[in-house]
Amino acid sequence: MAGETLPGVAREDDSDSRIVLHVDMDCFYASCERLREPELVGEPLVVGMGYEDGESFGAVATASYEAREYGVESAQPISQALERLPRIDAAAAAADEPAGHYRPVDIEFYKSVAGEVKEILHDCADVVREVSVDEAYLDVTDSSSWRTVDGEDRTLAEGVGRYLKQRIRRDVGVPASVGVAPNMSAAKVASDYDKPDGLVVVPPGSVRSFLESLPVTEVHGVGPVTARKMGEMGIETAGDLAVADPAALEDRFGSRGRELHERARGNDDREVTPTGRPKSLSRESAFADATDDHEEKSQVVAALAADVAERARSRGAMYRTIGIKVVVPPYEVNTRARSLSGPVDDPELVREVALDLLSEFESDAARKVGVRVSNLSFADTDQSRLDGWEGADATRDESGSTGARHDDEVTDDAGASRQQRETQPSLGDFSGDFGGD
DNA sequence: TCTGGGGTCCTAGGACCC
DNA sequence: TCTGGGGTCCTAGGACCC
Repeated sequence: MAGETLPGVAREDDSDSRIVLHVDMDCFYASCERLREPELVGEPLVVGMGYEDGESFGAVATASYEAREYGVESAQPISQALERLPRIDAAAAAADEPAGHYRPVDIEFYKSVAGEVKEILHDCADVVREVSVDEAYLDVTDSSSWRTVDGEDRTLAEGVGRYLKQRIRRDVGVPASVGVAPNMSAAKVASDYDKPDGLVVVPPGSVRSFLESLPVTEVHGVGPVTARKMGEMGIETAGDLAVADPAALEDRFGSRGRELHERARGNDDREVTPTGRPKSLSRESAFADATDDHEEKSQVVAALAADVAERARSRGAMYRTIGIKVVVPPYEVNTRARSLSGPVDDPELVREVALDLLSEFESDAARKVGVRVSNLSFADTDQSRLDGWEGADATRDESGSTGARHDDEVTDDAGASRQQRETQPSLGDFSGDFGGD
């Protein structure tokens, strides 16, 4: 079905419809590894995060299609992947037993490859929204059309998708799947429909019939929990969802219910907006074995805090909220956060607040801990003025959460948006309210 | 599928304000 | 004091995505 425009009636009013492309790089990490190690082409290949050469810890980030044949799946522990697909070595090669290649994630390299892809995307569309390192939406409504090429069945929109794929393949050397549709949600499903190396075009008017027979889990936004609940309601396919009672859906799922219903009917009016600034930055790390050693937890949290703070600084981000995450066995996710009275860039404060928040879990076992900064503001662009936080400083401070009402100095920190280094609050400014002991 | 890491958005309750 | 209603901010958790 690759390269086909699905049957649909190209009508006059199609000119109203948007043209949205979803570009999805096929097992991108594996493709990147093959770029610099061409011998891996055609071989079962597993890229593991938290994995190191020769070890068995970590999890599967990407498995090549050849590796998936053996039951290796994304997010699987490497140890389990190794059971299904042993690591290739001389012995296995000699015995001609099935075996796979294992490589650790090298995200910096993948980002550099993704950068080349991005250039092509921006070259082909005015509006590009990068969703992740290997995925993006494009809106080409203004530069293309749902009209068919003279004398052929193909639409001009299909031509854009085809061109994009070819250029990525030719100039960067990695495969991509592309979906073309009148909205984001349908384009996403379309790109997924014929992986790898697919091109699926769903013209206006045929979205609903395209989705109809697909399992409801294919609808973007329906995860395992929602799918199970929908199953209880007798909803198994996108078609079922499309004809379900929207009031009942809203009852059960809130506003999301109505939205998913619309998507299943082929409607999704979300604009493709350009990639914006991040809303939060975080780092987390799992222990090989859950630990209740407070010292050990503290050390990891301190290291993560330093990391997050450094990343924030390198991206020009100041933060007003500092938080931690503690995952207690078997899998209980706890989060704690504390907001400051104004944005700061202060690694030491991140560390102190994170450790202070962690103290609540002093005696708990943890399998994973994390540190996050949020409520970000970016000082180095005119965006700050648009956001209005410069002028809003004074009022923000009045309602600041620290309650340090008699301490004139404390309310000073928000005004420091630009010369923040000098006037950051120290933990002492906040500890009075949050139990510094 | 007992689970890695980095994100987003939504909801709900409480505090606080007017 | 026992009493409105509306709004915003904060925190915590849940679901989802890649």
